[in-house]
Amino acid sequence: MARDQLTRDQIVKAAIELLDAEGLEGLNMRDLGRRLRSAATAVYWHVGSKDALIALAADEAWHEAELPDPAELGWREAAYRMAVSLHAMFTRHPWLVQAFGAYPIYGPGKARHDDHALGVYEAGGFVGIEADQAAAAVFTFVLGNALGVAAQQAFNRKLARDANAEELARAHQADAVAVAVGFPRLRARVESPSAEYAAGPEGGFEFGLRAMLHGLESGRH
Amino acid sequence: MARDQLTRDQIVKAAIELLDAEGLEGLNMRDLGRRLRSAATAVYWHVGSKDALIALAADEAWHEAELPDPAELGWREAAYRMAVSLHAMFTRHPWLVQAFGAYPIYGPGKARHDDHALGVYEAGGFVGIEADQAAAAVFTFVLGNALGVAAQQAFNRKLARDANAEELARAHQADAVAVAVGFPRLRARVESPSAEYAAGPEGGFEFGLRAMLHGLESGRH
DNA sequence: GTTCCACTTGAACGTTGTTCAAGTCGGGTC
DNA sequence: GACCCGACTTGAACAACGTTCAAGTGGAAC
Repeated sequence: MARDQLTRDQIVKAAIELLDAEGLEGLNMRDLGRRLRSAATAVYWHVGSKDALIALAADEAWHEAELPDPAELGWREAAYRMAVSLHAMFTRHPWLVQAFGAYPIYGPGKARHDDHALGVYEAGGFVGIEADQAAAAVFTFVLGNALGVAAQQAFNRKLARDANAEELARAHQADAVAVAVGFPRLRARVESPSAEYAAGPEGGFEFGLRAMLHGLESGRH
Repeated sequence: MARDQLTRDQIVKAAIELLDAEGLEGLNMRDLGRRLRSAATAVYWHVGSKDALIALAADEAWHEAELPDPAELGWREAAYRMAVSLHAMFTRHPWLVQAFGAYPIYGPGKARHDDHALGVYEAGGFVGIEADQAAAAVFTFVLGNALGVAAQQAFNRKLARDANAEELARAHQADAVAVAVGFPRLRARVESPSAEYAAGPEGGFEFGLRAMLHGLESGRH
């Protein structure tokens, strides 16, 4: 064994750190090699391709999601906490959501999560495919919300990288307002932004999640 | 005016056709130029950058979404049809969903849609920020579902491009089963796939959408 | 007919993912 | 201890990509 040996786990860990810091399009094999103190091409002996590496990193991140016990908390509280925990994980790793739309990501990490989710909804009285659909509905909502978060973070990074960031941001903001003015309801919100909007889009996640869980509960057979 | 003149609209239209056919990562400026019967670099006089072009194409696509009238149909049916129409649009243009996670996409097309959505939910009795949150919740669910569709289509395209596609697909399938076997509930579904699962993930969209709308209706103040 | 400028072109640059022949080096065998 | 094999690394190189730029081209205005 040579002194400076690479491991697949080391590579995946370094990739996750780089992805968190630089975003999905910020990851490249040369920087990854630099961080690992080896040639960029050495990675290819262990991993196959960049896409495969991203799939590995994504599935690894899935293990961060918590799996609350429905027997202890009740199915609805367990489902709620699962969704919140998943949402937090996506927010920590926004590249994962973007990758989700480009590569099929399915491995032990996601399987572990899916299996537990099915257990939660079956504990809630959802039978057969209804458990699948209920779990998928909540997961889908969390994913959609996370995609919005990812977009925002990607935009912020793009601004940070650019030199004259502030000017760009201001121009973009001005554009948004100019567009909104053409539509009555959007204009009302732009012109007199009441205090209740200050919470930002964060509040919308709780709202939608509770509505979804409530709708599932009363639609159950 | 020279005979072979480019227009921004022509460029955007050609870009959408290419994106629909080849996917987000299948679009490149040289192919776009070829389709427009001009040099690839001619596009840059009209558009600025590839990212800006994608943003233009995305906003253009938004106009395909239908805006049903809540006064005529009732708010809930209008909301339902809006969501279904939006979902169909995302399915026709899966690249849009992927782009949504990478660039901030906001223009007249999306503004028109958002404004109408607010109108629908206000007609349903949602006041102030609740209308925003209700609209955002349904939109988020549709977006998340569309992301799954986009992933599937991207994967299919990747398989189609590769030479030994069938073998790859089979290997991937085998991997998925091998992973699932390690988890009790997933294993049950893999081992005895009852007929009710045949509908595929399509059925899940209706199910989740109805649950969300129901939950919103009963949570309204 | 001359000038002008909106628009196009082809060559070129830097960055990216990936391949490949050539190397290095530790551990097992005689 | 000499040898060698195979796991692992390296640097050079390739093709494809987005983008820039100096050099054009050709219709419209005077």
